[in-house]
Amino acid sequence: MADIGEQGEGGRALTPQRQAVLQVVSESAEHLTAAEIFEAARRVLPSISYATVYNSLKYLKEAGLVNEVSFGNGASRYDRETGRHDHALCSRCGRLVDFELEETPQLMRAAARRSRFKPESISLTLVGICPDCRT
Amino acid sequence: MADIGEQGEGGRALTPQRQAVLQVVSESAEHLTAAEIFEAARRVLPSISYATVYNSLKYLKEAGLVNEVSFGNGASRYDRETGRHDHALCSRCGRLVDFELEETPQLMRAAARRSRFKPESISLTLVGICPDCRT
DNA sequence: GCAGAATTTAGAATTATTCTAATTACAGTT
DNA sequence: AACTGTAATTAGAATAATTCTAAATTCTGC
Repeated sequence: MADIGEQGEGGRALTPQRQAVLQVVSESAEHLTAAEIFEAARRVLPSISYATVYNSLKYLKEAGLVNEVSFGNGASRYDRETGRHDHALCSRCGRLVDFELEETPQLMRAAARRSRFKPESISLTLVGICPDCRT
Repeated sequence: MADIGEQGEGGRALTPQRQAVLQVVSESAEHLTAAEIFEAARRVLPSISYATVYNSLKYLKEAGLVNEVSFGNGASRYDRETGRHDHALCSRCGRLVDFELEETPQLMRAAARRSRFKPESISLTLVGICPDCRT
């Protein structure tokens, strides 16, 4: 996994299309949708297709270079922040903010104990009103 | 909110259609999709339409009688369990299990402090391997 | 019984995502 | 430097989930 840069066993790793998608996600501080990424990527590489954006995102996600975030409504969003982190979602304006909670390792262990699952990851989203919306 | 049973100000509250949807969700221990609810509800009320299932679910959700759960993939699922609780999702078979974590109130406060959001709710999902899939 | 409001219905429309089949681009040979 | 097999890309169709629309229906309150 993650032999980005080397061309591994047969696969072409970081193709121009995948590079374009990665560049778009990496250069944005926002959490972009696939549609937004497609729009931006075609400015870099006009021939790129929608399917390739999805394929590239999937590839980059597996390589650990981008992160997918989604909550019930609408489309998935993609994020350059690949380390473990938590999200806060504003119920008024929809803004999505990253933050870090130190207690997540213990939390994951507690959740695994209660649910009897072998833990792999944990996701935590706070829904509330963001500082801006409180005026 | 929640003037179920009384017909409040103009609205018709618990119509037969809404009752059928509520019944379907209440009688299942599973987390059903809208499609599954539609199938089951039309056995009770053959004339019910897809749109009404969605409208009813929205209504019942606002009234606090059912709960919506969703994670990236596929369709939202609806749950009779309306109290706050957490979820564990099996990454192998897709099974979704409810569980309860006592530390969530403190967790919500900690997340609010870190993110500077006014907290409304918090959702926590453990992804891992369920007991059955570990064979 | 009638007016007005809310609800339901059926199907069209929209949105997000995946699939398909044909084409193109490599990488590793010779 | 042509050849072969694999992987990736493209365009557009297909699918899935959900929302919207317009007309018909059902209530509630007078």
